[in-house]
Amino acid sequence: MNPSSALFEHRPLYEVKANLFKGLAHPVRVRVLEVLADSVEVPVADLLADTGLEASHLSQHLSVLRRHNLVIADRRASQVYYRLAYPQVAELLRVSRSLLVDILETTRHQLDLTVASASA
Amino acid sequence: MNPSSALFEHRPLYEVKANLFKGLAHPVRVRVLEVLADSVEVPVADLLADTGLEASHLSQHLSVLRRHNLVIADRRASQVYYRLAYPQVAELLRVSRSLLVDILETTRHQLDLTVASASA
DNA sequence: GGACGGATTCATAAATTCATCATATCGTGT
DNA sequence: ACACGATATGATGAATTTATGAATCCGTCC
Repeated sequence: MNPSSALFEHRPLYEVKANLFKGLAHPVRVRVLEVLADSVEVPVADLLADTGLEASHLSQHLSVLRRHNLVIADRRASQVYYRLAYPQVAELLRVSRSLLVDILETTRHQLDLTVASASA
Repeated sequence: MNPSSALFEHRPLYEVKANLFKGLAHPVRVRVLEVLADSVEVPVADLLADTGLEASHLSQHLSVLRRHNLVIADRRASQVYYRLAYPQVAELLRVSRSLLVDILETTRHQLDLTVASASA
């Protein structure tokens, strides 16, 4: 079965989107994507060194990222190089960081208010 | 326990990000967010009608969205109104759609190539 | 204050995802 | 062709998430 059929055929957009977010919903995978977003391409060996993961564990997450069409693997000279498949992947990471910053700021303010009224 | 502590304290960014994506990683939640992105605020009754879900089921997903600080609930006159907590939430939806469009286009082209070479 | 509609929480079984270990593949050098 | 380093796949139990139904909470109206 072609991956595109699983991803798109006869499925409402919100299901496909949710599926995309599932692909992003793991610390290891986000970490890998962040590393990839910082350079043109990265060999698996470097990812292994960066993350300190067991090879098969990392490999499984890379497989998930490939299945979701988020990264592209390139085999050259006994090593495999990964890169982001689309610039939007990096953009998702950027927007999510911006959102998290705002959330953190808001919850901090709320904490301040709580503390202030408690001590008043 | 304050929600912000669970989300942010002493956790590397990629874990927090992954957690955010987890909050988005369900069709019902994406659907709800898409509806919310289209109007200023929406009462739960409307969400129920739109999605056709069982009340408790929808409520649980709304609870997840609240816990992730993605939406804000507002109780007024026996009804509860929801709205997006930050514009970045809508932006995440937009970027993800753009990404999916590109993925679909690419995989379509690949299909074309496959078919062409098979029949050549 | 009691009943009612609207929404949430709780409890639990089913489904999914994750981590770990063993095994398999793919390319390169000998 | 064989052995080796690099990466991927398969299988399994553990942990997490989801769907469903029962019970509860919160305002409003009588």
